[in-house]
Amino acid sequence: MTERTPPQDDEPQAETGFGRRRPTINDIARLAGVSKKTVSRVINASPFVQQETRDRIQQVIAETGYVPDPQARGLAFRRSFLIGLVYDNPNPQYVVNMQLGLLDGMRGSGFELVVHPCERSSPSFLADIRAFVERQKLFGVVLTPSVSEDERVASLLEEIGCEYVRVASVSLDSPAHMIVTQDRVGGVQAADYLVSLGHRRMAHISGPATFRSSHERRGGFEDGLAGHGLKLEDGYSREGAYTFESGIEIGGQLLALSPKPTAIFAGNDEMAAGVLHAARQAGLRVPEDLTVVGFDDFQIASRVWPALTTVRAPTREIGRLAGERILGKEDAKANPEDRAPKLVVRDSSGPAPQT
Amino acid sequence: MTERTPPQDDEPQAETGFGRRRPTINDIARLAGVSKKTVSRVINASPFVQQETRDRIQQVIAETGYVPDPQARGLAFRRSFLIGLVYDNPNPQYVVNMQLGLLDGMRGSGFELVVHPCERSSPSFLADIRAFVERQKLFGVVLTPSVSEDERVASLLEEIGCEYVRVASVSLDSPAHMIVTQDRVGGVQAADYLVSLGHRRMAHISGPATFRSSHERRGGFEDGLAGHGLKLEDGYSREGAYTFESGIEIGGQLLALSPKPTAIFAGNDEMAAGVLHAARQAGLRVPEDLTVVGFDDFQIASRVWPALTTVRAPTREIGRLAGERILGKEDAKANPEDRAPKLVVRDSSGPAPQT
DNA sequence: ATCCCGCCGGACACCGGTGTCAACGACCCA
DNA sequence: TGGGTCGTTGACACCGGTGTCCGGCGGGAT
Repeated sequence: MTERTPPQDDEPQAETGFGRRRPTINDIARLAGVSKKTVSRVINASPFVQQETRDRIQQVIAETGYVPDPQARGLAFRRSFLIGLVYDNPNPQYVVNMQLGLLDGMRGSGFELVVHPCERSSPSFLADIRAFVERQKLFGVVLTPSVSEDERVASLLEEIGCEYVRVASVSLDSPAHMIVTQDRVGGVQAADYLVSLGHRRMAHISGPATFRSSHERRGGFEDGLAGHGLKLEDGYSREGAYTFESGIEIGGQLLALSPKPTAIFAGNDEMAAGVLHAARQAGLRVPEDLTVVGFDDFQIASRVWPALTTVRAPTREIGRLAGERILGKEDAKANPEDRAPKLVVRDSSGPAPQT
Repeated sequence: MTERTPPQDDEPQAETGFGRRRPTINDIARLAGVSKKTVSRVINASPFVQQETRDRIQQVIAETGYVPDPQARGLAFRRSFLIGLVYDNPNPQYVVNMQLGLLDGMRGSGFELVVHPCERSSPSFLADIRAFVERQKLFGVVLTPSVSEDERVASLLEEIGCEYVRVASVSLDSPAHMIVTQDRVGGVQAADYLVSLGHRRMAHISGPATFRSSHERRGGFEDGLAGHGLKLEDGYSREGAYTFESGIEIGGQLLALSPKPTAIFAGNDEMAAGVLHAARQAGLRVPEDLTVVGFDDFQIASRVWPALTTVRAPTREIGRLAGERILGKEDAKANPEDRAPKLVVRDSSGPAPQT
């Protein structure tokens, strides 16, 4: 047991009659010489308060450092000041970036973030979410893939009457409920880039069909290729699971094809890292013999060797937008460019080998 | 806008007079023919209720699916049913594993987890934490490194009267407040293993001095070496920053030494991954020319090539313990073995090269 | 039979806010 | 001058629980 610095009153409060207790709305009312209801009006920015009264109350609030109790307020409002993050994406980097983004968007609002990972395949999946939302009387919920793509969850929240925002790669709902990521654009960028390097025989490993982003990323890639008169040949586009292991496996399959692809675009960095392993097992050099491109630009992309060329998905930005949206303080001057994926060229990509 | 399945009442409630509204304690009292206070006694397991009365109330509760409102309960208790996770560790994998562990430990308790990343160097660091804890009237707080090692935070929570648990690699507080990770043991394991492979000239990259775990992991490694009559020569032990980049940099420095170490033990996987890059830049093969061992066994360890031999830190287990501890439901039969680090041998380690 | 005590249950205030509605003064119009 | 409207404020009930305290009841001691 270590010595502790003694507790110091860093804010020696004026003697206001409530001692060290946190001030309540009653204290403020008494000190300002008004009823608690009027204080409540000031807190809630009701227009029906005289400027003079308002100023007096606000000064007392500032002097005492009063902050209304979210629990009591929530009880009266029949709604808490908590935002739920409901997710089932197993990628830690995604989860953390999303959380950080949400907190960015919620900063200074007085709301707090409650995390709620879930299992979409669980029999109690919907009941769990319902219990979570109803019990906590959540102010709002942010859904990320793949739960965000489940219509049952949206209906449930609609029914309960809980605000919600769905982060997904396509619009599935009224625009007010959607934050749409531009995965398709990222796919196009990958295609354009690979073609510009001279690649013609390319392959793709998509994420699982249960994620919309899998289709969007692949679709964008195909669109991009089509723009150059190219396409993915039969057998050169396969479904993975967004996991490292599936990247190894499917990567190995693709590299066993004849003729081999000169470039593989993976639906995320995890699978791209798997492809690097598969290439090594197949005795291929990256990028001399094989170009590998990932998607997301999570930390792993720069940790593997060679460092991955990848499409950066602005997850944290998206999270910030979701946070602002759910609190209704979305910045009108927000630049949609910020939400666009961006190609990051590193060392796993190079000119198509001469054959 | 997509079609939605219509809302279905999956739990057609008996006509109890409160309609679709969630039942409150008053409904239960009325239905059971008792006062709300008696219902409250049952909820809180007060002994002063006759078995017969208790049974009747519990049956009504079960029939109606009543769950007390945490906000109202919290208001009366002057304490919420929220657990805060306060952290400043930037490693996403650590954060997510810790969260999952905490949720494991909290499952079924009715408590929720509120995440609160923070910046220890911020001037408002302590004020932020105070505001967070006091405003939300948190039931408890879990602190993880390096905030957990800050005595000021512990004092603050003590002063506020908020339950807290500190996760750290050494005991810094009364045992009730500590979950001690066994980082030192892991360091010893690394040393024993490397010595068993025949390594004699080894180097270490520690984490930053601001993390206790840095000292523990290095200390354990030195202890282990000492057990075999070995030690880290001057200049063969250097301080990194627990980051990939610092691993590259310090790894490069160590590999420029003469004579070169035959094995490098890094304080975490991130830095070990950096060492792999440095080795490649120096034209060294791993593990033939150089053995690299990491610590943590996060995902990156198996993604890099060659896959890292590392010491697995049971972060999720630790989180579960912290969750149980703070709710006072710690499992007495918990096996302390579960908390021990464990060496995971992969491909980045091999016999010391013959020189 | 009376008193006392322990067990059990209820009435009431309270936690810290908000909703409803009525009162009040100033002002305007007739 | 009387009556209506508007802007401003407060009294009071209420949100859904818990703490305090007190009363009724049955049983054993006196």
